[in-house]
This record gives sequence, structure tokens and C-alpha cells, in this order.
Amino acid sequence: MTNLKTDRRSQRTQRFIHEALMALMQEKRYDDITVQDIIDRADVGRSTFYAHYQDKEDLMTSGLLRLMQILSEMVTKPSAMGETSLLPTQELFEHVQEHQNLFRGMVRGRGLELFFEKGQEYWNQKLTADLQALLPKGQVPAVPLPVLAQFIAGAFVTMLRWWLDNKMPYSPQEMDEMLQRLIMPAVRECLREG
Amino acid sequence: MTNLKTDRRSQRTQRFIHEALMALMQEKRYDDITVQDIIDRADVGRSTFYAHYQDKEDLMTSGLLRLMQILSEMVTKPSAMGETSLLPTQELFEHVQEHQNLFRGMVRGRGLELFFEKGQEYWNQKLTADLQALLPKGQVPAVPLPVLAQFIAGAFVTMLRWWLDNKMPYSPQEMDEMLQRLIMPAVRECLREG
Amino acid sequence: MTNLKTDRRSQRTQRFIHEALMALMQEKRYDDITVQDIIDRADVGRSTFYAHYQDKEDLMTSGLLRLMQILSEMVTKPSAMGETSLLPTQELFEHVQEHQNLFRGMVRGRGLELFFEKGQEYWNQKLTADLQALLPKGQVPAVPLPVLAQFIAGAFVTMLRWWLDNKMPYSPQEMDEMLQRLIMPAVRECLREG
Amino acid sequence: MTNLKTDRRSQRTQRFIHEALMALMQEKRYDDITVQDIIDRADVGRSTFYAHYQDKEDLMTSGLLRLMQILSEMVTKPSAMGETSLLPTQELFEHVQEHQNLFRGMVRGRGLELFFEKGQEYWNQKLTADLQALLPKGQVPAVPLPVLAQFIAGAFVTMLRWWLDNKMPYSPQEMDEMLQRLIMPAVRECLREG
DNA sequence: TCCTAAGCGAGACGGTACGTCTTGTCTTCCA
DNA sequence: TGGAAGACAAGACGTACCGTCTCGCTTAGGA
Repeated sequence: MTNLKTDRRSQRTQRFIHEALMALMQEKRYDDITVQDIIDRADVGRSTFYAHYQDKEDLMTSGLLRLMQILSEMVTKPSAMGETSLLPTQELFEHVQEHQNLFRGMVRGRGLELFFEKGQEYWNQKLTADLQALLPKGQVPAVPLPVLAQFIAGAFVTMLRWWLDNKMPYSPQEMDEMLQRLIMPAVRECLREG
Repeated sequence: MTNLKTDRRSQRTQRFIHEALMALMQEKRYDDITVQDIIDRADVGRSTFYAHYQDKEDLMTSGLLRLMQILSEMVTKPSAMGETSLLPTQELFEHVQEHQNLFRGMVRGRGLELFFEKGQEYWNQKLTADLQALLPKGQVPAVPLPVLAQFIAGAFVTMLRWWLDNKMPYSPQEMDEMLQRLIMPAVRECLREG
Repeated sequence: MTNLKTDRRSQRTQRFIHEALMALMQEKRYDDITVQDIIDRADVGRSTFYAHYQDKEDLMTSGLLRLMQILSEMVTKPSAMGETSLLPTQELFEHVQEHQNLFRGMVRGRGLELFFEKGQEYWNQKLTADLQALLPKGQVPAVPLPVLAQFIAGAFVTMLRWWLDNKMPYSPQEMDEMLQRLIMPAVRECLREG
Repeated sequence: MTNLKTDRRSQRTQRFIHEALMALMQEKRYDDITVQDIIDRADVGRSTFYAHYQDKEDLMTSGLLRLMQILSEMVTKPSAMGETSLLPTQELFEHVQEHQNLFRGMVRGRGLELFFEKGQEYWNQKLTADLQALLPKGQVPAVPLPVLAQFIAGAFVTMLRWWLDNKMPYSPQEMDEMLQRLIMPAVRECLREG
């Protein structure tokens, strides 16, 4: 039998821990954050932390999955799927801009690594499906769709990193435009001819 | 006046240390390698290690710079600069295949992160110059050249990572072809019209 | 509010560490004992050691203070305070004989140095008070009492060291007799005439 | 065949090293002085140091032996041997006062330990002989002469240490008087009756 | 006068111990 | 009974010295 009160308390504790990590990520690199930092900030006991997460990486992973679901929701808005845009990345760039400290911390240190690892299968699956839908029936793509998907996801992250590392010299719209301009020719080329 | 013999000894020691790291990278992740592992393998005293490198990261960085110079030499062979190929990446893919354990180790753990950080300015500078040369005079690129350079470098690394993570299902030639097919449309598009 | 169980655990750990040092002191010189030796013997983590003591010297110091309290208790037994004996050193010599390995280790190396430093104010205070009590009222001692106290304490340690260094060729009783014979004339002389 | 010039050069180097140690001892504790400190101060190569001395302790020891010979010369002046004074310690106290920084450094740290160890046999031998001469023929001392000698030497060092540790509140003459007053009763007592 | 051997500085090196730091486990207490 | 508090073992880290060593430079004394 589940204990509602207890569950609610658990969730509250988990939220505190997550928020602590997010807050710390605004201040220093993921790698430089210690478990002690997190539990101090979250005002939580050491054992409590380990009761909920295997280690710091596990906490980060769970946070990233949550984040990617949020990002994914932006992307799946039907209106966004135009013909020129496979990924409605403008909204993603905007979101990143709003939480730039968080992302900046993630992009440095082990964070991006995890983002990439965990995000890979997630985005790849999604993008591969989307690409499959765009591919005329019976046609063989010039480049295998998983490779193409990886390329697109990688290009987005690359641009993102460059943007953050260079103090965001362009607006989200401009970034989106450039990204589309770089990606779409390849996409069109690949899907047109086998 | 410099002491030749001493210098030579120093270099020998540094080489041992580097080789130890390389050897260990074939066996386990960069992050899991300790300084103790390295000095044991190199048969070198702890203080000697720290006399030459600030820490493990510094050692890795210096190795990466050396590696990138090697890679760069491949790329700058005049014959390689054809019209379809901005980066003669086939040779790079081949080189990676030959030392796949090394690269696999690098791609995981903090290694790639460093590779990226240190390589960024290096490749960007080089690619930006190459692109500038390809751009007809007086023409403004559709995407700023630094962005384009970053995009190309990122695409290469992305493909590389995917290749290694997926047990290299294609030959270096195929990888090169795909990469060119993905990159070149964007490059042509960007350079043609402002 | 204090945590009783935790305190008890701490004390247990501290006891282990102390016992480890004592055991090691029977085997080799204090200076030759490393922190690693101690924590290995005590089966304790490195950080635990440093959580309880600043360094090896601090551990030794705390042990010496404890030891001196034990020795002090012997000395303060009322029966022992006869007219011929200011310090009932026979019991001290006996105690040393019983734990000769321990003391031998202490007398060599930095141990005695610490014994002296830490013991100085302890014995001086005690001896000065005792001497003050023995001094007839209104009389001025021939030698300032702190000096006399220092002299007595030093004489004891000197004899002790000689005894240990020379394989204890006399019994504790004999040592005590000799010490008294050497010290008491001076004491009597000093207290008698100003 | 010996090389005179070479020998002379060696001696010069040794003198530099000794002077460096002496100078450093005025500034910090013996234990806190490193070989590096010494060779920097002496402007001497590391290997040169180890060519002359086994280690820092060896250097100190050789310095102490030299010092003790100097002190010994003071003591053996015939005029000094009065009936009330076994050791003409006033001159010793004066000498110490003149070089108080040096002695202060020696008394702290491992220096005194060495002073004691090395000085023991030296003084004991000398004092034992002197005491033997004072002992009427055929008489057995109340306390074995080696013990008495040790006691006297120890008392001197004890007083010395106390004096230095307490900022030398008395003049050398006063110290000498006190020491004589403390020691001589015991000496007289021991030599008089068996 | 040249040459050879020693003394020497410089400092790289392997090694050992240090005191600090972080991790993940475990125990105890409290609400 | 679940979570806070925090002691603990384990072990990597970067620093500080040590004593050994190799290397060239300088210099003296014999050829």
C-alpha cells in the first residue's frame, strides 16, 4: 500500500535537490559541484540524497530527461512544423537564452556530455521518425536516416555551444535562421535522391 | 645556455608519460585514469609528473594539441584540396579507425570535451581562413564564416562520435562521403549568395 | 543537544588511533611512524584521522596529556607525600619499567621533546605549588620556585632518559633513591635559607 | 697524494654550508629548515651538499661537535676549577646569551635532541673523570659517578632550556649561582659518604 | 702549455609522506 | 518509519622534501 503523505514528502525532497543543482549550475561548472554543495543548498541529509539518486550523474540525468521532455513539447506543437523547418529551433534558442546561466553551466563540464549521451537516443528516435515521414515513399535516402538525425542534433548542439561560448552575439531568430540555412540543404539533398 | 642532455632527458620523460596516458586510454575511460595509474605505467615519480604537467588535464591538453597538429598536416596536403572537399576528412576517418581505441577513450569521459575546447579555436581559425579563400571577392556570406567554420568542425566531431559509438558500421570512405554530402550543400549555399 | 551514540563512536575511534600509536611506538621510533602506519594499524580512514587530530604531533600531544594525568594521579596519593620525598618517583619509575617499550620510543625521536614542552607547565605548576606549601611562611627561597620546579622535573626526565638509554641497570627503587639523594639536598638548601 | 688546493676549496665550501645553517637557525627552528634552504643560502649545489654530509642531521652533528669543543675549552681553563664550581657554567651561560638566537633554534626542534645525544658521552666522560678526581681515594660514591655526571649535564641543559624559553629573566651570573646552588649540595653529598 | 682529474652548480628524477578533499556507506537519533 | 545528521573507510589529489643521479663548467697540478 502506498503512503500518500510520504510520497508527497519524497517528491518535495526531490524537487529541493533538483532546484539546488539547477541553482548551483548557474554559479559554477557541473564538474565543480560536489554532492556536499548540493545537499547543503537543498538543506537535505547526505543519506537522503543517496536514497533518491545513485550519484550526482544520476541526478543530472533525471534532470536532463525532464528538460528534454519540456523541449520536446515545444517542438511537437503542430503549428511549428512548416516546410522549411524540421526543428522549430527558434523556440529552443529562446528558451536557452532565458535560462542561459543554466545552459552555460551545462555546456561546460560533464553536463553536455551527459546531455549528449542521454539526448542522443531521444532525439534520434524522434528525428528519425520525422525524417521518415518527410521521405517520399519507396525512396532511399542518400544518407541513412540515423546518420542524418545525428547530424542534425549535433549541429543544433554545436551551434548552441558556440552561441553560449561567444556571449550570444545573435538573436534567437538569427540563430534559428542560420541553423536552418545550414541544415536544410543537406536534408533536402538527402531526401530527394537515393 | 641550454643544457642539451638535460633537455633530451626531459623530452624522453615527457614522451614516457604521454605514451602511458595513450596506453591507458585504450583500456579505460579518461575519467577513470588516475595520476597514479599514469606514473606507474610510465615508471616515473609523482613529482616528476607534476614537474612537467600541472595535472592530468594539462597532460591531456598537450597531447591533444600535438594530435591536432598531426591531423592538421594531413589536411593541408595540397592534393587534398579539391573542389568538392573542404576538409579531406577521409584521411581523418582512416586515422581514427587505426587508433580507434585511443579515440574511443577520448570520445568518452572528459577527453572529448577538452578536444572540443582546445580544438575549437584551432580548427575555426584554419577553416575560417580556408573559407575566406573560397569566397569570391567582395561577396558577403549568407552565414558568418566563424559560424560556418564552427558548424563544419562540429559536424565532423559529431559524425566521428556517432561512428565510434556505433561500432563503425561504415568504412572511412563512406563516412567521408556522407559528411561531404551533408556539409557541402550548406557551404556552397552560404558562399554563393549574401 | 549532543548525540550520545555518535560521541561514543567517536571515542571508540579515538581510542583505536591512540592504541595504534602506542603499539607502533613499541616497535619503532616516533619519528619513523607515519600517519599511514597509524591508520593502517587502527583500521581507520585517512580522513577520520585528520577529523580527530590536526596531525601526528597533535595525537602524540593528546596522548601525553592523558599520560601525564595518569602519572599525576600516582603522585598525588596522600600516603606518598612523606617528608623525604617530594616526588614519589619510585612509582613513576615502576610504571615506566612496565611500559618500557612505549617510553623508550617516546624518549627517542620527537616524543620527548613534546613530552617536555607539554609537561613543562603541567609539572611546573604542580611542583611550584607543592614547594610553596613546604616553604615556611614569610621565607624567601634561595632559588625562585619556578626554577627549582623546573630543575626537579628536568632531573627526573634526565634520569629517566639515562635509565632507558642504558638498559635500566638499576631497579626502580634504586633509581628513586638516587634521584631523591640528588634532588633533596638542593630542595632543603633552597627552602631553608633565603 | 693529497691535493692541497682542492682540500682548501672543500673546506671553504663546508664552511659556507655551516654558516648557512647557523644563519638559518637564527631565523627558524631546526626542524623547519630544509636542505634546499641551506644550499640556497650557501649558494651551493645540491650534490655538493650531499658530497660533504650524509644529511641535515649529519651537518648539525658535525656543527655540534665543533661547538662542544669550543665550550669544552672554556671549561678546562685551570683557573676556573675552584672548589665551589665543578662546571664553570657562568661562562657557558654568557656564551649562550651572546648567541641566543642560535641556541634558541637549537633548543627547539630536533637540535637539542641531537645536542643531548652527541653531548652525552662527551660530557659524561669528562665529568666522570673530573668527579673521580674529586672523590677521595678508596671511597665509594653514594651515587654511581656516571649517574651523577648525567645528572649534572642534564641539570645544565634543563636550566639552559628554561632560561631561553623564558626570555632569560636572569643574568648569566645569577643562572650560574642558581645552578651551582642546586647541583653542588648533591655533589658534595654523593662524594662524601658511601 | 696542454691535459686530466676533482670540485662544483644546476637541476631532473624516483620516491615517500603529507594534509585536503570527495565519494558512497552506514549508524544513530528524531519527529 | 523515513529522513536529517554526520561519522566513517577508501583513496585520489597536488605539494613538499628527500637523497641519488647525470651533466657540463671551471680550475689546479702534473706532464
